[in-house]
Amino acid sequence: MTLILRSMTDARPYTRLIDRLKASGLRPTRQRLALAKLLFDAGGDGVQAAAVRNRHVTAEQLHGEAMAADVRVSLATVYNTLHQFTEAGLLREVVVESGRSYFDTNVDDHHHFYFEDTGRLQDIPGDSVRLAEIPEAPQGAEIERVDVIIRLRDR
Amino acid sequence: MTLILRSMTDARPYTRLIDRLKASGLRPTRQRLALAKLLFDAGGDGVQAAAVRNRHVTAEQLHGEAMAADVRVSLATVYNTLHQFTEAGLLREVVVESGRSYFDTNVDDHHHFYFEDTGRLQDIPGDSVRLAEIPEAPQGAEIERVDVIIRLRDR
DNA sequence: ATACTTGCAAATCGTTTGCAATACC
DNA sequence: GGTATTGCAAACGATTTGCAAGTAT
Repeated sequence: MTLILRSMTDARPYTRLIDRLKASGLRPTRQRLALAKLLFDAGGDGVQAAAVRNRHVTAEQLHGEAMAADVRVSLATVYNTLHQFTEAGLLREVVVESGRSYFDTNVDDHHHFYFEDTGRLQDIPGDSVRLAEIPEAPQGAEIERVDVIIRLRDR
Repeated sequence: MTLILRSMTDARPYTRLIDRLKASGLRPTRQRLALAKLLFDAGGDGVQAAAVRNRHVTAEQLHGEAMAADVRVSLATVYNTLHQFTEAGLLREVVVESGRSYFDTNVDDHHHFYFEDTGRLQDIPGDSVRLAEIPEAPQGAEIERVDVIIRLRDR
């Protein structure tokens, strides 16, 4: 399991998040900050396992976490915020199941395991999936992204 | 463009479909037969381009086609039928967009182009996508299927 | 002060379900 | 005849929207 170290000795713990939002052209409102903290700072203690940092959340889940953390946010705002973050490149939307959207805090090039039995999503580590060959994009189109989803079931 | 030839000189044009449904343990009802015809026999003149035979339909679309062909089927039945066909291995469900399901008449191993601008789905011919490396399935799980979706946007 | 954000409740979309009527074997 | 299948309309879950009230710069 890979560990990722981050220096979190900043005296003002929100400064980083505020700057990040501002850099994306989003006003650092109370709600956006709280959601950003839940998404990007989970654990919050400076040393975090990749499994914790790479989150795959649905709007409902994140809303639930906010409630649990006593952050008042409406579900509509959670939806709006997730989409704004996605547009800003802070999140990546992953579609594996019709009727539910997952948002991935890992925006690097990578692919996913999907556990059909539980509905859980998991990053495939590093570049252990590699395409040997990618076809030409059809006339007039260009490739925006390649999604690989490995669907799993319990053995 | 590959052409696929089929002998369609059968005097009873529905015999093949009826047998196919029976073989799947599905009663060949009027509705199922009509939908099977629309799905698997589009064109119906014996020589069909692959592009016509490999269909990607939503329930709404298929329902619309049925209406246009003066086949009385309720939308609920279209949904049920699509799922039954999928369970029987006659169709394959493809998820590219949260909130809309596509059903693919091509059940062979293959992958997809997805035109984000139009919402259209297209088979990637043959095996021009190939994975160089597939990771181990995590403990206790086995790989059921690998989906590759190449997302395209207009250039 | 002004433009951007939020929350609420209602609206929407695709899909599923309960159940009485109907069709297949 | 008995069971599987259908249609309808209502129910559903996730997501979006309109708009008045609140908040950041």
